[in-house]
Amino acid sequence: MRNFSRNAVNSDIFGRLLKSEGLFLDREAMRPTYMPEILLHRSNEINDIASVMVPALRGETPSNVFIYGKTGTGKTAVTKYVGKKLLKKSRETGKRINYIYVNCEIVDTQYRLLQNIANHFINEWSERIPFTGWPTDEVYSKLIQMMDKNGGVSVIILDEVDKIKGDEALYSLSRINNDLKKAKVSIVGISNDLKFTEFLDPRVKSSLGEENMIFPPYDARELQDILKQRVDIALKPSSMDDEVIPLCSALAAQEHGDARRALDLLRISAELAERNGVHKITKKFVRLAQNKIEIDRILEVVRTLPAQSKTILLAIILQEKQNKKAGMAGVITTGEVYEIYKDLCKKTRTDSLTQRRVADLISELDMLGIITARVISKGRYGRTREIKTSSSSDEIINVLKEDDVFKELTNYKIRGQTRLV
DNA sequence: CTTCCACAGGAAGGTCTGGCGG
DNA sequence: CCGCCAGACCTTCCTGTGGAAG
Repeated sequence: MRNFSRNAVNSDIFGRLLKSEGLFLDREAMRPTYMPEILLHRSNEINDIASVMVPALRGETPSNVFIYGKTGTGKTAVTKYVGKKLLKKSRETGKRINYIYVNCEIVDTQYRLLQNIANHFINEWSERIPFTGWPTDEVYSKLIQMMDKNGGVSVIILDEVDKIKGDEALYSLSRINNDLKKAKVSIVGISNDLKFTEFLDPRVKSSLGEENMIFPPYDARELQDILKQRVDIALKPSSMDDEVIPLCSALAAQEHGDARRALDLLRISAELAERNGVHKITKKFVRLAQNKIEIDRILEVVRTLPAQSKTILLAIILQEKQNKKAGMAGVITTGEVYEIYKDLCKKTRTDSLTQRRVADLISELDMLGIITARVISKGRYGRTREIKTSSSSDEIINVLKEDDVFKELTNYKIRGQTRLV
């Protein structure tokens, strides 16, 4: 906690903040969307993709490519990077190349995908395709028309291609070269799901997967280099301890070599340090940042939980609080949770589930990392699960309160019976 | 050693929704 | 538009079990 001098606060709030605000030079450089001048430790991948794409510069159709790799392994960054270079070269050589990037998580239906691609070929005399209303095959033939008029080679990047609903969309795209007279299309599919193609129509699979690439995760050392590169741009010099970057890298490497995670850790550490008015990021802030990321994740999961699971979670937290107040160890059993859960259901006038089902939902909460539930035996007193919340129960309660149903229940007192142990 | 608690967790079947082919 | 089917979600019924107590 900072000690504000009251006078200073009252006089010139923003002036002070501006002056004292200290760690960042360029905040953007720490965001995952930032594109550095040089992509470190991905030169093999860059070369591979570039050599697949090179026919485009001769006016020929490059092979279709599928790129796999876990989150934060640079798939998007590398394809965008290569795309940029490709466009630059095409301008120099006068070849007509279109580079079209589509994020299929946002554009996830056949219609919207075709529409999105078509709108890249808009010019003054062609009409825009509306968001909705046309038959899908009309959008398709319009797209063919526009592409042929434009000519040249189009490279279409389908990021998060596994998010597309139905395989109709991919099927029509994979055959688009058969319908085109002048223009040529090459498709790059990006996915972090290695098993994605297993569920694809075999025809689509063979046509889109002419080339396959796998992006390996970064190791801790590579992550360090990447972080250093960004820190030089993003932060003021000597604004952190030497141990900070290795720590962030090691933590992210433990996950799965996720560069985005490493950057997030570092950025949030810096933000936390800044908010505390400290001029140097230390290991302490990295730990805090890791904690914050984890809690944010949990709260987000809780927010999207179905009502029954929320009720169960509330029952767990209430019982735990009660136990703590009574000075007992924070050990809760399935049976206790179920009793309170039934009571809560009565209060909210919702139907309660059976204990069998509740037990399953409890282990689901465990798998989500919101609680820990481990099977123990209390000998004579049976076998049950020992249930604990994951430390941030106050914040979870606040999230649960966002639901009107739970608002009055969070003060609910467990019925009088104090069992003696 | 046996008993026996308080569940764990498997199996099978019911109900409901939503997509899909005819 | 309708019937069908898969899959999510639950229930019912069941057998299995670690270890303190006796």
